[in-house]
Amino acid sequence: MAEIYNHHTVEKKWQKIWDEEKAFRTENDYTKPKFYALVEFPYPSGQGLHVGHPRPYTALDIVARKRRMQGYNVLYPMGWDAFGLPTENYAIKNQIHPKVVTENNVARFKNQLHSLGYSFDWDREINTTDPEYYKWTQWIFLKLFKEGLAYKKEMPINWCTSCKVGLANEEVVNGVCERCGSAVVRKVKSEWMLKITNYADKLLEGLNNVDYIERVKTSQKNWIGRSEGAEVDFSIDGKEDKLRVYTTRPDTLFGATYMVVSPEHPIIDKYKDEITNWNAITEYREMAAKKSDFERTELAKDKTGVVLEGLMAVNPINDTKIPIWISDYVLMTYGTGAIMAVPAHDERDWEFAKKFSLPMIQVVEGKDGVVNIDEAAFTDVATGQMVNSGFLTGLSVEEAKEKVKDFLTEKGIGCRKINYKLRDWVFSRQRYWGEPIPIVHCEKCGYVPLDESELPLLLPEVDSYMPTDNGESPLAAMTDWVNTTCPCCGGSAKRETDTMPQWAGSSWYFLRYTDPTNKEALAGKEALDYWMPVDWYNGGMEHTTLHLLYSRFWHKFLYDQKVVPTPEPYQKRTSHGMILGENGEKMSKSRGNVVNPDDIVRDYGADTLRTYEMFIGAFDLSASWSDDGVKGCRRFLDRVWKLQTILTDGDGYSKDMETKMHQTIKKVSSDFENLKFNTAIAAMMALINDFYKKDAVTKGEYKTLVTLLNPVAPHITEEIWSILGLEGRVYQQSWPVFDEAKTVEATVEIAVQINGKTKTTIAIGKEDPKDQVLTKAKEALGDRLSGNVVKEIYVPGRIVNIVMK
RNA sequence: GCCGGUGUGUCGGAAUUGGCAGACGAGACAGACUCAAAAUCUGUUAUCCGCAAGGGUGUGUGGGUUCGAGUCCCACCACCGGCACCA
Repeated sequence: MAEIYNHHTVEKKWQKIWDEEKAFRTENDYTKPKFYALVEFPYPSGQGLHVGHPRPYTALDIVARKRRMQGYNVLYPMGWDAFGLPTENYAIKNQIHPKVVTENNVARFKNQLHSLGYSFDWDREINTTDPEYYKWTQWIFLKLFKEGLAYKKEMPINWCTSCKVGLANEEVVNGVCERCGSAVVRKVKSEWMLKITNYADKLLEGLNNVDYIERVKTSQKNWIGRSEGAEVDFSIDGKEDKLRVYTTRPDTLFGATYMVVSPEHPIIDKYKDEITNWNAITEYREMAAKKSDFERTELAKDKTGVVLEGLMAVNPINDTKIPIWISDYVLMTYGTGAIMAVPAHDERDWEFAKKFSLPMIQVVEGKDGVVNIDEAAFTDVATGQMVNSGFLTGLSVEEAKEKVKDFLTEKGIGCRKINYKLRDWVFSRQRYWGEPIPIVHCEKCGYVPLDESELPLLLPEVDSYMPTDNGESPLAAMTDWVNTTCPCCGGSAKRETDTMPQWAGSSWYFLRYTDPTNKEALAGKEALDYWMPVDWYNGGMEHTTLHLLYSRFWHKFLYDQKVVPTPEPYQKRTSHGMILGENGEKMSKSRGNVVNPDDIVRDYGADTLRTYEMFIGAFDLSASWSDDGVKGCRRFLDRVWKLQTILTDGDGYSKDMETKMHQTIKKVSSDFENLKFNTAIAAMMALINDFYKKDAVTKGEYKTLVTLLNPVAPHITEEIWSILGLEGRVYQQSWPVFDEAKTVEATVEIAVQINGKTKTTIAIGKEDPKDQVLTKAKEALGDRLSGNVVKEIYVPGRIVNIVMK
């Protein structure tokens, strides 16, 4: 044994051996039980690996290694989500082709991941920018197009003034571009859209059949935002036109005292001549157009609005005339772009009515009848009772909702309606570094898809990938590429010059891993049947609405197309917490608190980094980095190494350690499965502390410890294994088993309490009957036991509690 | 404003899900080894009173349920994250 554990030589040595042995290559042996573990593939940024990356990767590496030892055929792959704006921006800034930037970044990332000893099957590595890969991204788009799920639409989009690209609403964070942080303005452009809304119900229902952590399910549900309500037509006094509104509270129809329409609502222009305060309207509309959706809908701001003078609406339920206002808190993109306002029972309407002194009519009261709508809107649906509401009066809110919906339908003035918050997916980007959209625009034939045989449609080599100021993609300047012939009529036509968003490649990558070199299909049927669904997918909370929903949508579409065998892509989804800087803040260059994993690997070793990141705290919570904590983990590994100095013969467990060994195997096994790595490692630390206390460890005990620790610290454990002269490799061993009966201590110490306060402890045998334990407990309490004993409680193996008056 | 999460020693965090609060790690202090330092080993380490035995107090705050509450219920406070005034 070497006196001191040298992580440099040992880690390099084993990484080389694993490569040569193809130790973690996944076999397509379809007779074995399978386990497909997936982590989100990284975007290979110029900064290299961040200490946040190894946290989820190590976690599932541990699970994957354990499952292999339990006899599963494990698929644990890795690849690169390499299209995207930062690469393109870097390329523009430094005058290097994005392809070259990507190659360099990937090489660096791969080196870094390799140095951490992950058991990825590198033979299955994929890259979304590889034409052999994006061929199938384009193929899926063509399928979506042919099924009518991809369409072009002129619409106001979020326009990033700096990136010069359209952004999906989902990509706008706090009113600025999610990627570059510049201001986002509204601009009308013709965009490719994907009809994810067609799958809203399926995406919602599918959540019932998967094992996602609760907060992920909740955010998916909230994002889809299904609500059951009604559409109601309000007529415009003296006109043919109706103003249609959507409401989830049709029961409050008698309380509607005014209407509000979005500043973009078509009704405004249509009745321009009737509106007597047109100047004020125009002014307000111009002001609203300047604001982003986020600013318009930010709650903290004051309500603003202008009444449409000269027009009145009529409440269809009681023929009352009510005014129509415009206000920017009503959006064209949700519902019908118009609402009925019930200030007595809606908080936003209440605020608006207070500000503009509009009337309120209370139509719901509390069970006890005491409600003051002068102070706040009354919105309690559960206990509310209808009042002042004609034929609805006296009903509960729920009853009234149903009754009024039937009434509206019967009279032809409205209908039941289910609405979703979810909006269609804006799929165009005016960028170079993305998958070309395989569509040709022909004057005669319209938008024509390329034939499948023409895929992949290669991204052309360009001299300049600079964005254009007019909002066109850099591809538009490539006239040789743009000008083509129509696949339909053979006439001259132009290629689509927008590219796909980064989400495209990551929406189906887990399918490609099952069969990454297939030339005939995105993956072979046999491979998909065997490997899908992903058994366990771990990723960041930041991807729980966008990436997770998009990829589920594509998968459900492919399922309907009979391309994939399962309705859901992921059986289980877990999430990890962020790793923060030593000061508790998010790591960033500007804060100067970034830790580079390379430095930790160099100074302490990959095993130490892996152990530390698993020991740092609860996996699903964020945790602050601590250099001292890293040292502590290295110290632990050194102590595991130095057990060699107190090694004794004996393949089994020594008598006094038997219970502890079985307990530790049990704890580590279940903790690994429940992502409780911190307590698993703590249990192993406690175990070796015991070895040192008695200054001895048997070969059998050491063997078990090394096997349990191997998934966390694979290098040092392989080295110890080979020094001990044991056969094979640790990674080839069976996972240690425990005997439940042997995890129970022969004697346990239990607490003795008086009135719930612990006074002393006693040692009892595990089989001791209650009477005997109680007698012993009372003896131990001695003269503290005075007064009347009211009750005696014994929780086996835990406590005795004597209740006294 | 709404939604979600989190509040436990000096610090990171445990607590078998209602049963001995503070496992494990870090730091600090003391000791051993050393000419010395580092490393390593061995102790001590929530807090107050007490020489001690022992006793009191303690899981963001205030109430409650219970023989017993970090854990359950009600009301609040602080911090972090998300957001689309969603009708």
